[in-house]
Amino acid sequence: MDLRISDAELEVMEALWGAGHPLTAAEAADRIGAERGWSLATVKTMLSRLAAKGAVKHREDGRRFLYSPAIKREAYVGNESRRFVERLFGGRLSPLVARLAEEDGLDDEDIAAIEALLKELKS
Amino acid sequence: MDLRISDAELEVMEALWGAGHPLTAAEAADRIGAERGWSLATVKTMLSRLAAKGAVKHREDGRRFLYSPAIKREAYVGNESRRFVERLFGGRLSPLVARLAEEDGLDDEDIAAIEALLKELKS
DNA sequence: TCGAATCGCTTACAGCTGTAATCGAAAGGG
DNA sequence: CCCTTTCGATTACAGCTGTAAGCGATTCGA
Repeated sequence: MDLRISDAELEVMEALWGAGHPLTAAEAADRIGAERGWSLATVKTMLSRLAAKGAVKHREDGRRFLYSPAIKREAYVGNESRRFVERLFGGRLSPLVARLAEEDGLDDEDIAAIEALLKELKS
Repeated sequence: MDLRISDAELEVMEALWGAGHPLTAAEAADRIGAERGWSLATVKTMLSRLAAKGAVKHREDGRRFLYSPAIKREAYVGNESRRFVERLFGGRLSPLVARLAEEDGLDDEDIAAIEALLKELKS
């Protein structure tokens, strides 16, 4: 369950996660094309690669495929987060918070949300 | 100032940051070799690539080079952190905290450290 | 002085990434 | 029935990554 997904592939995963229902390649491309300006061919390549590595699955619908995520966004994101914090901060989150705070990467709303989370955790 | 450094290259950067003084290729390899089991040749390749992309600089010392970081760890780490939070959490840190909390990625000590940081921030 | 060790540089090579074009098969429109 | 569109699959190709080996030059030890 330790899938590596590249930046471009992630874009496609986000489209699938965001749709909430299976998509054809063309539909996925529509959802992405605007932002990224990719050709349909590129989206198809991404879908093939994602299918090959088990990140999406597809069901046949006549001659085409309906693609849906094979992994949950939370699972993927949790994995990547742990990996990231491990790689740069020795597995501790606090130095990451410190670094972002020091560079003004946090606004008041975000800070309040984190405090609320932590308070919740301790109860 | 938007350097991409690969995993293997980062290992070498950590050795240089950790040393606190310039290192020869052989010294860097010594500091890394144990963990990673790389050959000297591999470390040399990493140093060349890092030099080519401006992440390390080198001074000649007779026939060899003394390598030192050309960027500060905090700067690099801050950049990567912002990029990461942007990529997966829309630029907000709180959902990352939530995710890690939900998977037991936080221990009490880490939580306390974060709370202290945030309290500091508001003063 | 002469061979061994060491230096940085160049080359190697497979796998991953970004970004498609092309192809043969099938389906759908007229 | 044929032409165009559309599908997934295959192929392309350069740049990055991980992991070195080899090379010519230099230096160092005997």
